Amino acid sequence: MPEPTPTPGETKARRRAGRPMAAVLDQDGITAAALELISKKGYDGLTMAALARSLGVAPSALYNHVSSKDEVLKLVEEDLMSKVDFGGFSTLPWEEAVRQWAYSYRGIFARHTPLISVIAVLPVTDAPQTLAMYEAVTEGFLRAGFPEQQIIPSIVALEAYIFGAAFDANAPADIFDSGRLADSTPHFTSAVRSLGPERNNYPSDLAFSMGLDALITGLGALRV
Amino acid sequence: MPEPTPTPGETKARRRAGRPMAAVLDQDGITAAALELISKKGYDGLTMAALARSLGVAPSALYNHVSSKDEVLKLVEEDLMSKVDFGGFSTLPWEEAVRQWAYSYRGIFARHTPLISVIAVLPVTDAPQTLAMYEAVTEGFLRAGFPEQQIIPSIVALEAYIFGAAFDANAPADIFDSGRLADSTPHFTSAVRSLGPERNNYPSDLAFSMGLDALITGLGALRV
DNA sequence: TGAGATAAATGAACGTCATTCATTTATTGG
DNA sequence: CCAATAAATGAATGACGTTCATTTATCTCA
Repeated sequence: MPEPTPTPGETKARRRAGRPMAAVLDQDGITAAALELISKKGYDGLTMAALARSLGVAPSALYNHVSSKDEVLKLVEEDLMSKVDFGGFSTLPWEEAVRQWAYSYRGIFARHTPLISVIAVLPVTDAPQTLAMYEAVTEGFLRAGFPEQQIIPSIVALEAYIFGAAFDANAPADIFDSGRLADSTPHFTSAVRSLGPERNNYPSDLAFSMGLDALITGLGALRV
Repeated sequence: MPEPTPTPGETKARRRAGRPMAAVLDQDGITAAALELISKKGYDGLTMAALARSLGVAPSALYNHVSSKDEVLKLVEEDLMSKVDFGGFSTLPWEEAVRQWAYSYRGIFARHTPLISVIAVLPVTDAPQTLAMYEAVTEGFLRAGFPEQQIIPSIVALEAYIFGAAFDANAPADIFDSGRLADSTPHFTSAVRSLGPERNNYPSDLAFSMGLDALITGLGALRV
């Protein structure tokens, strides 16, 4: 082992001679600032320039601690993962635990949909918070009696649903307004109207609950 | 009605005097060129400049037919929607029809995940292909015996799952490699390994099939 | 007590985008 | 043939992410 194989997401930390300038920045500070910026200005407002400004620093300074904007997004993602509530898997019946986890997961990422395209494809290697969540969820599935080979596919299926539902949660209330094409889509238009007397009845929450119940029932049947 | 309320996605078409220059461009041509560009260079390669070049035209010329790059994406989306196979809803049993539709839908958008964030939030108003799909699916649900109020939420839930699964389908095979953190996630790591002797066993297809079955069973139970 | 060595921060660049706009070009109806 | 119309052009703009040579601050070691 010539080198301790520096992690991709990790930035240098040598031990030799002569110490550097007092560090104003670090990854935690950058992550926190990014989260605050996102909550105030949204993902459009998250630019390297704005991030630097909020830290009182020049944009180029960020690149001493982060290799790209994409790495900032990964840091934010890991932070969010640590906020997902998977505690139920060690205390509640499996069905309840899944429900609690899924609602928490969706709730958090509904406000961070731009991260989903990153997460869904991001290796969990060296993503400790994400791994911790998977470990807890896996344990919960084992305890509930799932055969080992069914667990990962079940989690993947649930996550797919949760991510999709997170997008949904941001849809405008009138997303299903068929407008002047209503006449050519009578059944659909009627079904939309049946949800309530007025338009503006996008059933994001109801749909999430229904689909989640279906998944829990269907996947739960895989237990031995 | 002073003006026929020009559709947002629609670009001018007046009737007065004097006809314009011979049109080299139109929305259909732009859509086709965009699709070809995407298939060749991916979504990173889809720039207004590249699109214009592939049409033998200056970038600014596109803006006579399209109000923004976002509108190009909407045109592409509509085109893709027309390729989703919902034919089973008029010929097959409900379960089979849903399965066929879901596989087709996922297959198409797995190669167009950057569109998902757009679609999931895009009003269907004046999206004829999308509406046609919803109408056919709704009819299928009615024919299968679903109460009207359950139909839209069921479709929304299925779509959420399909979109999430489309992201999944692009995940690298080693996405679940826990690397050097494997020791701290024994159950998860073991569950991953149980999928096959080697790593590289991301169960995207298996997971999709399992979750879809669960949804079909669970939602199917809502029929009267 | 300096003299490197080290890393952090700076500011000025670059290249890539989407988009705008004044202008020119082509077409056609009156 | 003129006036009107819309399409296409090319130059310009303003974000944005990122790079790089340089400067600044700090610590270790001689």
